[in-house]
Amino acid sequence: MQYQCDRFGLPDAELRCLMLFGKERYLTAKGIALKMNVVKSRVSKIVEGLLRKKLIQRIKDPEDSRISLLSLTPQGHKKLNQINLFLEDVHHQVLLQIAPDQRKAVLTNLDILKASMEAVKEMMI
Amino acid sequence: MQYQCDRFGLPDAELRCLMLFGKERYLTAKGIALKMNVVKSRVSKIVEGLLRKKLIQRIKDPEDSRISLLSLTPQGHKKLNQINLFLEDVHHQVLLQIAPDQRKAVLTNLDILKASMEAVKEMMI
DNA sequence: CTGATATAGTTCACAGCATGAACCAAATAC
DNA sequence: GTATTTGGTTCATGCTGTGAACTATATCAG
Repeated sequence: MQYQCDRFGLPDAELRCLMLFGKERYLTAKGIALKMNVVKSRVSKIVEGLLRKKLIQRIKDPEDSRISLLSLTPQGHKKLNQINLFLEDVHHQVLLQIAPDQRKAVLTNLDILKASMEAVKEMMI
Repeated sequence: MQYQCDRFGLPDAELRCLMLFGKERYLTAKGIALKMNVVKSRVSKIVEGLLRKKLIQRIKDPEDSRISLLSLTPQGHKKLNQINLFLEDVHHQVLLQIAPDQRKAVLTNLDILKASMEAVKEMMI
């Protein structure tokens, strides 16, 4: 994570926020808060940083002027692309470290573990 | 993690630091910094908190008076015990979620993944 | 239509995590 | 017996995160 942040010159939270725009064209502060699992005041800060760096832009929702719609700028798109390429590369390299006949097993077992941990988490709340 | 901290009334870093005393009776600030992978000034802070809460105590090393030896107080022992019991319980519950014949596979595949990730990490530095 | 309530965001104070530089004191080296 | 290394502390700085107070717009009920 530290490595990644240095590499792309972004604080961790801003980087993670930027990645959310891979899935959706427009995001609202509230939506980001939900996806990142943080409170809205935190989102304000993160968005402020991203705006300052001109990686995202904001427009008013024409239907509801309380809402600001956030979207990537061209520079934001470029940066996001670099990040995704890098991540794919790392994942790929990790898979390469695993013996070919084991790869599938590792992945499915990881899913099993994840599901189990999530089940326990639900139980604990 | 958040849950665990609330549960034991300790900040994350202090909790992790406390757990280091499971392995060794005496620790120095430097040793803690190494094990926790943080700089020594950070350790000062963490230790300060733990001392304030009377979970650890400090004595001078009789051989080298630059060094302070940190060790658990009785209360520290108690707290650490509670934490370990809780962790064991969680681990156990996660394993219970996994079909019995899969448990071993999940664990070994997790080790494989870990090793692969560490190999890639080495390569990246 | 109007006042109450809900929703989207911002600002601020606070706390925790982590680093790096400056510093002190004891120990070791030459 | 000064110079350097080593163990620790303190301080300034920056990032992550929360919660409360506040503004402004939207919606609902009478």
